[in-house]
Amino acid sequence: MAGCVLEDVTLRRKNLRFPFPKNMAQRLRGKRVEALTRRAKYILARIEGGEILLMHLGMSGRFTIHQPNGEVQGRPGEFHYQMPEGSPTGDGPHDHVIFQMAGGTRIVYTDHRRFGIMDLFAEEEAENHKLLSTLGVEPMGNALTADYLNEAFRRKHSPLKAALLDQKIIAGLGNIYVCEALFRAGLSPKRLAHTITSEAGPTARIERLVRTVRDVISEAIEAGGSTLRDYAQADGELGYFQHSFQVYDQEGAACCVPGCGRPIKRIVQSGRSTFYCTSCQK
DNA sequence: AGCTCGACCTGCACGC
DNA sequence: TGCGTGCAGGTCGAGC
Repeated sequence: MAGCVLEDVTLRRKNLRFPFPKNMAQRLRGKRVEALTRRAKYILARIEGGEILLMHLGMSGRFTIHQPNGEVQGRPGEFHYQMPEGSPTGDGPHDHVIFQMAGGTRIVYTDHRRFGIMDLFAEEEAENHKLLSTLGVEPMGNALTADYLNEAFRRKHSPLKAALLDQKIIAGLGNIYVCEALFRAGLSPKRLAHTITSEAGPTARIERLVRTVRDVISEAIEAGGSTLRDYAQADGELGYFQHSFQVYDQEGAACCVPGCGRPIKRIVQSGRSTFYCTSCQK
């Protein structure tokens, strides 16, 4: 997409999670995508003329790239749902947005649960944008420091699990990586966030948590992400960080810490599964 | 103000 | 076979 012209944009329904912005297709038609960037879990395309196209994949969204030579990228090896025979090019029941690029490349947004989001707004509105303005620091950025997290957690009376999933504090962590980071840090997901902070400055626990958050994210990126059911990278390659899960989706398996071996437990916190070792995480 | 939880939506795995 | 239940990578916004 980056550097290419959007020859045509087709919306095959009127909304995803939210209604598509007014005249979105017309506003994009004929415009060049000047750059593709990312903020938290949002993909941001800078459109010629000063608008930003914001895209979020939700739980099940994906882009598939159909090259003019017939090559297809972005379809994982196995599907979470049954693809209709012979309709992988944008007319499937969950193919919602089609970006026809000049030069013949077709990029299809597919999302069977429709938790995804697309929005289009003027560049100047970005900093006040509802979905962007409240986001916290990037987990891999310089702004995530032990000092920052200590301050952010000091008034946090929610469990660590919820605090790390809170995109207003750290923007970009999801359920898998929070479980893994807490395990590596030896911290219970049920522990209240403020109990690992101190007024004087970052505690050893905070320092360690910042380290494990960064480690988990960088290792997961290195491994190409986590393929549970149907996730694939942009080129269609599967991720393989799922083979490195120490707790996520490991209910009942023996804790991998030497000398522990107790079964990994699954609990539900704020409606999401949490996996942890009751012995190693305090 | 801060926190928890329901809602959004589809498909699949499981048990009866 | 078919039905009911629970579960899934996210996050907004209602209600406490």
